[in-house]
Amino acid sequence: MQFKINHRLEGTLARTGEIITPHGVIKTPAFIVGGTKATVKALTPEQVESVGGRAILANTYHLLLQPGPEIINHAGGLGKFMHWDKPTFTDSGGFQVFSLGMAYKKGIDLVSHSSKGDASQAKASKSQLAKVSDKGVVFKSHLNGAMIEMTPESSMEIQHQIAADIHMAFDELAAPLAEYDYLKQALDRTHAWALRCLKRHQELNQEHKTKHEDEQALYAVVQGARHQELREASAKFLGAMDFDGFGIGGVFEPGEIPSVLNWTNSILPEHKPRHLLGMGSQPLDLFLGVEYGIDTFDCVAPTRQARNGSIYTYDGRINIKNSKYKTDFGPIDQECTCYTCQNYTKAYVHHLFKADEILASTLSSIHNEYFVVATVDKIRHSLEDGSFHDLKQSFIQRYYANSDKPLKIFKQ
RNA sequence: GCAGGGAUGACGGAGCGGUCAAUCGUAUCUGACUGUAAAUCAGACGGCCUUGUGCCUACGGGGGUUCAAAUCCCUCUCCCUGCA
Repeated sequence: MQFKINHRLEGTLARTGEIITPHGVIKTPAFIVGGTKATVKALTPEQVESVGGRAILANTYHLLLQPGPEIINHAGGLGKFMHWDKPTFTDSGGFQVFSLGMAYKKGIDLVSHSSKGDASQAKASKSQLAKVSDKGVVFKSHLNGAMIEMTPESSMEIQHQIAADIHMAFDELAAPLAEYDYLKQALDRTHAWALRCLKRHQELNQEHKTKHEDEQALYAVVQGARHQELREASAKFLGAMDFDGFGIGGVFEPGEIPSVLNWTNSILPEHKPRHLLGMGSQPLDLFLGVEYGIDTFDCVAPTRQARNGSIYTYDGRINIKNSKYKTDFGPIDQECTCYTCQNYTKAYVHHLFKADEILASTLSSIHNEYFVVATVDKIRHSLEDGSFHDLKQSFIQRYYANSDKPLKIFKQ
């Protein structure tokens, strides 16, 4: 994998560039499409492509449980297996340390809104499905309850079997509101794991070389929650090592983006790509991410929300299931050029949802994924022609005009 | 005609003297969703308001027993099942 930078935007950390992988080039900034279980839910690869998707990100934990990495390897790797010949990423399973561990059955409440720093909340819940130690993580499979151990080494081995172009180091994502001491401990562990990942990764790449197979790339994952000193230490530590790029994890809200990315991306080596893990459910995430130096995003929200009837428009998000759309025979968005908006009405998509038809998921996923991918593409073009700030201003203002959710971050 | 069984909120269907404006499911309405345990989850769902251990109207119609009835009795209407 190679990365080259083409343009920079003066006064910001933003840049355009190209990630060159054995399966093609990703022009950055770019939105990477979520394909957790070797499928972008409700979409065929052709549809993903038609929506502008240039790369997908699958998940090591999920593919380990089902169908198992040996099957994917046997198929010729992730891309072959799922009929996707473009670039691929795998996440390491690090997020599941959090979502099946601390956050299990607690969700986002654990990480964002209780400003009191409720440390007791961040303590392990009894029923959680993941337990962390220095060695690695023991997961209780959500499919059949089997105990599964994942270590930095095994995550690498599994990822090499899955054989995506770009891998993530196995990290521990701790709850942002956990006590400082715990966050420090988790960060040290993440760093130690990163070293182990890198070592095992290099060994495995050596084996590929002797078999004349493609080399695979590895990103480290920067953590440190909302603490400047931890973020900076993480960027410094990981930035000094021989990774191909960096994931930035543990960011949960757009409000955190400017500070966290500023701390992190000012330190990370400039010539390596940066991926903001899991952020991108709203335009603000994307604009801020790029402004503060992000090259690629991934986020499951566009497709998940699509399946649940929550759909993007340039004037904000709507719930297509609302009864007011029953007889609305216009497209979801007048200006959108996606397949869904070109050919279907709100009333029809509304009906598909009410009737519980699977096409509802497909049409709305096409639209939502197109929306975010196209938004990042527009941002990229705006960096090239210098119109970034104007685009950000007009896009954000319009999108949130009717929202009761304040844009504190943007207006600050 | 005789003998049984039944009629409950938009629908299905619990409840069978007080804790019942009535379990539950569906439908309906609304909200949430950010490295996917998610085609999931949550709330509302008789009316009114001064939102309260508040007031009305309600479990086919009418009448009764009781301090108290969706729940017991009588009667009417309609439905189902046997036997003539």
